[in-house]
Amino acid sequence: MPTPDKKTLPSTARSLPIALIRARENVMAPIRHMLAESGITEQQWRVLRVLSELGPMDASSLAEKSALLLPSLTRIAQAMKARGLITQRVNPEDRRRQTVAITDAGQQIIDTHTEQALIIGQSYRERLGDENFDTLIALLQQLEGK
Amino acid sequence: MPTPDKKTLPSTARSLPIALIRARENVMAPIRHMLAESGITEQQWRVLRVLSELGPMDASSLAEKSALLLPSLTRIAQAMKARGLITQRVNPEDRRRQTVAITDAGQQIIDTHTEQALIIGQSYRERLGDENFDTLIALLQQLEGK
DNA sequence: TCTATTTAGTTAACATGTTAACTGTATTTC
DNA sequence: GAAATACAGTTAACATGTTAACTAAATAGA
Repeated sequence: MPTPDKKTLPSTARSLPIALIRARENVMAPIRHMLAESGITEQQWRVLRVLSELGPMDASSLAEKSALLLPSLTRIAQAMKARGLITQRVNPEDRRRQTVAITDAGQQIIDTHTEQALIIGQSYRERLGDENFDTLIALLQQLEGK
Repeated sequence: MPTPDKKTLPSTARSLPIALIRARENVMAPIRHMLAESGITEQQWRVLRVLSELGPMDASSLAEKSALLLPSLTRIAQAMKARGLITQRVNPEDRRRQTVAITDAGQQIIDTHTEQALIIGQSYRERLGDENFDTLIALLQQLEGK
């Protein structure tokens, strides 16, 4: 005889965390596959995209815009600097800060993959339809607040 | 003078991958915080939840249901077995397979956190509203197809 | 049945995620 | 203006993510 008063957790199949994980996996897979030929990771791609779009910025801002934690960015930036994809220079106004910028080699990686990245991005938009796609983005952003 | 024919990537601020990452981060944070006191990770929590809900199963099914890659599950299961949260036994029908089951100690971790997990889950549902919440889950699942 | 192939799971190697401790620099406060 | 505090970034330690190579067991085919 069950205990009707005892609350139970919702089925894992309908769990929001798991749905988010699966969606992320599925969206990222073709991007990772595309980038493999250039030997860069999806995280490095995000860093390049942010720097290319918004210009040089300090490491904390870059981490925030790239959706990376600062310790991860530290390692990623070291690797990218070693490969000549970005530069780092100390900010003379505040020597705790460093300014990170994309190099020509880094921009070239962006240029090389822009066309295919657009196609991949479009495929997801088309799968859901324009309206649903925008709804999805809006709902995801609502999860971010506070 | 800009080159109007050249396509450019969409703004990273509106990028689906980044929105998914941020949403996942935000949804997971309170769950991780809750689990920290028991010393288990969100991945271990998912494994326990799946085993508790669906019963013993082989490792591949468990990985799929828990949204983990098999190599990750191998490591996680080793740690959980060492802590006495799960058991593993070879399937005599097919000795390549192993059956994983939750232990009483594992179930106790579920029971300890069920109430608060429900509250956390509800908070996200309330933030979006029932209808939007269900829409979000449905749209995320649409990203998984094929 | 004997080999080739497939399948379940593990191991390895490297990158990132996550939290905490730590370093150096800038700010605040008394 | 010296000590306490806050801030930007790094390092450390451990767990997971990701791909590829590998092992052992099952199955398919000739």
